[in-house]
Order: sequence, then structure tokens, then C-alpha cells
Amino acid sequence: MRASGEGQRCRNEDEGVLTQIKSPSDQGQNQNVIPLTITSLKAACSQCNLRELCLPFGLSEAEILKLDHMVASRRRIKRGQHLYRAGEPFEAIYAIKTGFFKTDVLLEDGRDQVTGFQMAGEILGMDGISTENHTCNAVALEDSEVCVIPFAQLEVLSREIEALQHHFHKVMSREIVRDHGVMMLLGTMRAEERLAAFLLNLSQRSTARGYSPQEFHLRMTREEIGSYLGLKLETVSRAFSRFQEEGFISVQQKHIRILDIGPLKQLLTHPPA
Amino acid sequence: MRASGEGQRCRNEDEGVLTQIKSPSDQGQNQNVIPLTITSLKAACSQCNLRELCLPFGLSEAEILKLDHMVASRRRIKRGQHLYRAGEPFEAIYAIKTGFFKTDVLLEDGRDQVTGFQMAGEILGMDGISTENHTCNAVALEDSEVCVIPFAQLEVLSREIEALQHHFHKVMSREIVRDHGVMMLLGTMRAEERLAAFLLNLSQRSTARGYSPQEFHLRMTREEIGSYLGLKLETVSRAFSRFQEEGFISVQQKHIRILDIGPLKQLLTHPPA
DNA sequence: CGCAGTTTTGATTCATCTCAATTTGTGTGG
DNA sequence: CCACACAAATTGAGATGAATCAAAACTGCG
Repeated sequence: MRASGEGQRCRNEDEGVLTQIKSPSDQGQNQNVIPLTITSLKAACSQCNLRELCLPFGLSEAEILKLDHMVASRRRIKRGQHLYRAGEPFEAIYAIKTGFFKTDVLLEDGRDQVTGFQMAGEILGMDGISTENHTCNAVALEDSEVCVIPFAQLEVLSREIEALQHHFHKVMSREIVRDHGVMMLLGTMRAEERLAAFLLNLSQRSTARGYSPQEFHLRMTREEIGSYLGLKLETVSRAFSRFQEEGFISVQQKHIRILDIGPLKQLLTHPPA
Repeated sequence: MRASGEGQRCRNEDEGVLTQIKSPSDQGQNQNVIPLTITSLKAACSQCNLRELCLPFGLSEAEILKLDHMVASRRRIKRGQHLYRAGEPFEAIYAIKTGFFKTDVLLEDGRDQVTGFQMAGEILGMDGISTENHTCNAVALEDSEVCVIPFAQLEVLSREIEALQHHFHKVMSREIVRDHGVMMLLGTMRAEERLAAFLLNLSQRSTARGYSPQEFHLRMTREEIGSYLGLKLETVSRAFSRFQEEGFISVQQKHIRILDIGPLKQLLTHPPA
């Protein structure tokens, strides 16, 4: 539950540059693949303003060029579309360039659990490495763009570039640590603590991306928040209302403003009762 | 929540061979490090009967010898002792040779969450990679022995041995997938379903290690089970009693025998109410 | 053999879920 | 641009599963 600190402002100012081309889509998957072109190359890792969040520090020019070559394609995912689904063969991991995703796991009986929300600069798809099939679904919660990192190539490059290897290991480990945080939340916290932890986490990650720490737009529904936090949507809604009554935050549907961060933090360190 | 399938019987028949030597212990940590000797080398990876669980398949003789060299030491951890603690600098990951561990995370206010139970053939410590410090505690629940895998060396070897690299990535990914399973459990299941899932998981992992699928000895207390499952120990106890009344299992303290696995599985796929 | 720690079981309380009604917001097509 | 339909969010009242508090029984360790 710790942010990488070194935040950087990040916008998709090259959006107009990237031409959106329909893929042949023999998979019936109809997502848009942006092939390697001179313009898209220019907007690759070496030029990316998410570099600091996504890549290891201290790579040489030559090494970054190799990365540019590895990350040969992008994919645009429209709001509501899947980046991948549980069961699909695993081939690549994805770096979010712009947008917002959720990942979730489904049980046979229909119950599902949102396992995470991911934003720009974060990596998706590492669940698939273990079985060579994805084990969860990744869904865009807003129109998004990801860099496709073919995993086989990442492994090749990792063997060449020590810093890349180490960085990737850290990214995977961070995912494990993050999951432990969620387990702690689900296992030991009451509803309001969970929501407080959730809001603080979002605030922190927003900050790391150059957005306001106090103000943000939730991309997910109350139900999705509830699924993530192990609560019913009504309980989430009540907790929001309660926080608003207390004056900690202001809530207008999906627009959240943190008015006083103190009590939220307090809730975590000194739970009432 | 899927087992690696390819189970293998595994026993610590070389236990008498390894001489137990007190470490100088300048850390005040008083754990036992077994230095590299001819006998311990003989009992290294190349000879280990956990090989199938722990190592990648298809390594050459030369490659396995490199592994033997990397895994230069063992540590014995007595029941109740820590293998590592949250906050300690991260230097190595650990392969459990014999024994049983729990990992847990502590909150400032004293609440703690057991994040996992680990048995022979499983890897501990990957949480530490991300920050270079361990983020959880690993405690032996019975007298145990681990192989110390210095992480820097693992990264070096991973760059040389493709299969090792890939295998390690799979191990980390499996940890992520496992955590997602726990999140699902904590987020969506009722008490009895959680316990059923827990028992089935233990049974499955026992089987993969050549033990009986029906019968096993719990190494942890009801409280630790409860912490892992997000329940109070009384609730765990009641669920055990209930399963026994129903005739699914027989419980004698820590000795569990699964009498009818059907209803337990049913509980997961077709939750009552 | 006795004591501390663990487990079981019971009675009660409480937080969250469930069910239900209402309000608010969103996207679509006339 | 507005009206409509549908999705999302809020709020209330009541049901319920697990927590809490408490006491007794068991276990195994020294």
C-alpha cells in the first residue's frame, strides 16, 4: 500500500498522432491494434511520459531503443470492453498508457470478485504467466490505451538487460504486496475502514500521476467498489453518505473530494470500537 | 486454486546427514545456518526429492550443478521462530525443504492477517523483492528447514538459464493467482464455504506432496485459520463442528479426516441460500 | 500431574446483508 | 433539445450471520 513516490504529470498528448486501425480480427475479438509506424515508434517508451512509473531507471539509450522495439504495438480498449478474459491464452502483459481498468475473477456460480483497479503506468496481465492462460478478466472502465509487451520478448530482453529484469521482478512483487494489503482489508476491516483505505489509496495513486490528491472521479460503480471491498453496494453507498455527513469528503455521484484527510487516516490506524 | 498436478512423494530422508551448526548470530537472531559441506552439497537441488515441485523441468546436468552452487546454505527454523520479519532487508527467497510456515502482515493497531500457509516445495519471501525489505513475517509452524536462495544470484542465473527464469516468473505469478483466490474467498464467501475451500486446498496440496488427500494434521491454530479466512476462531470452531455433525469430516483437535469430499465441493459451487 | 494454552459450546449483540422503494443520472432517439 | 427508458445511487426497515462475551472442557507440554 505504498506509492512509488516519484510522481510525474502524465497526459496523452500524442493521442492525435496514433492512427486507429481496425485489426483483421480473426479472433472475433474486434479490438484495435495500432501497428508499428514511424509516428507510433516516436511515441514509444523512449518518449513516453509514463516512463518513470513504468520503466527501470538508468537504462542506456541503446537499451531503451530495444524496449521501443519490444513494445511494438498498442491496443485501444473502449469503455466496457475486455483487454483479456479468463481462460484466454497468455501472450503478453500490458502497460496502461491512458485509461482505467478493473480485473475480476468469476466463480462458477456467478459470484465475482474485483481483484483490482489499475490506472495509467500500471501493468496488467501478470496473472497469466503461471498457467499460460489468463486467470482473470481485465475490463476497461473508460476508453483506454495499453502498450502490448509480448511476454516472450520481455523474457529475452530481461536476460540481456539486468535493470529491466530486476525492475520486472519488483513489479511482480509489488503486485503480491498489494494483494496482501487487500487481504488485510478484507480480512480485518469494517466497512468504513475499507472505504477509507480505498479512497486513500486512490488519492495516493492519483497524486503519483500528477492529479489532485483531494479530488477525483471514480471510474467504477458502487457495485464494483463493493465487490473489491467485499461489501454490498448499499453498504458502500451508506459509508459514502456517512463520510459526507461527517464532513470528511464531499460526494456527488462519482465525483469525490476529500475535505479532511485526517479522519480517514485515523479510521485506519485507530479504528473506532 | 489449482494444484500443479504432477505430485511426487517427498520425505526428508536426508535429515540425519545435515549437521546442525549454530551460526555466530551477530544479529541476535539465533537461527541455524548450515554451511556448504560435501554432505550438504550432496543433498542439494540435484538430489532433492522436491525437485519436481521446486525446480524447472529439463535442466541440463551443468545447469542443475549451477543451482546447487547457488543454493549454498540451509536454515533450520524451529517451531515458533521467524524465518524473516517485516522490515528486515530482503536478500534471499527460501524454498521450504521440510516443515510448514505461515506468513502474516501486521497493522499498526495490532490487527494482523495471515496471508498464507506454506508447505514443503513452496517458495517464501517474494514479497521482499519490491521494496528490498520484507513486508510480512514468516513463522515456522513446525520445525522446518529451508534452502536459502540469495536473490542476486538467482537473478544472475536467471539471465543465464532461460528455463529457470521462466520457472521463477511462473512461481511469482502463481503467488498472485493464489492471492486472487484468497481475495475471492474473503470477499464473497460465508464462513462455512471459506473453511471448505481451505480444507480442500490443504487436501489438494497434501496430495501433490504424496500425503493422504483424506487425512492431515493441521499445523496451525483455530485462531490462525480464522485470521487467514477472515473469521474469528470461535466461528472456525463452529464450522468444524458443523461439518463433523453433518458427517463430512471427522475432527479431533488438529487431526482432520475428510469422510466425504462431495458436500465440501458442493458448498463451493452451490452455496446454500 | 498440573497448568497454560487451545478448543468447544452457549447466549447475546451488532454490523452488514437483504429486500424494497425512491431519487438521480445517463444515454438514446424522436 | 427534450422525453423516455434504463442504469446507478440513495435511503429505510427488517433479517441474519458472524462477532463478542463468557464459561467449560480438553490437550499437551514441562
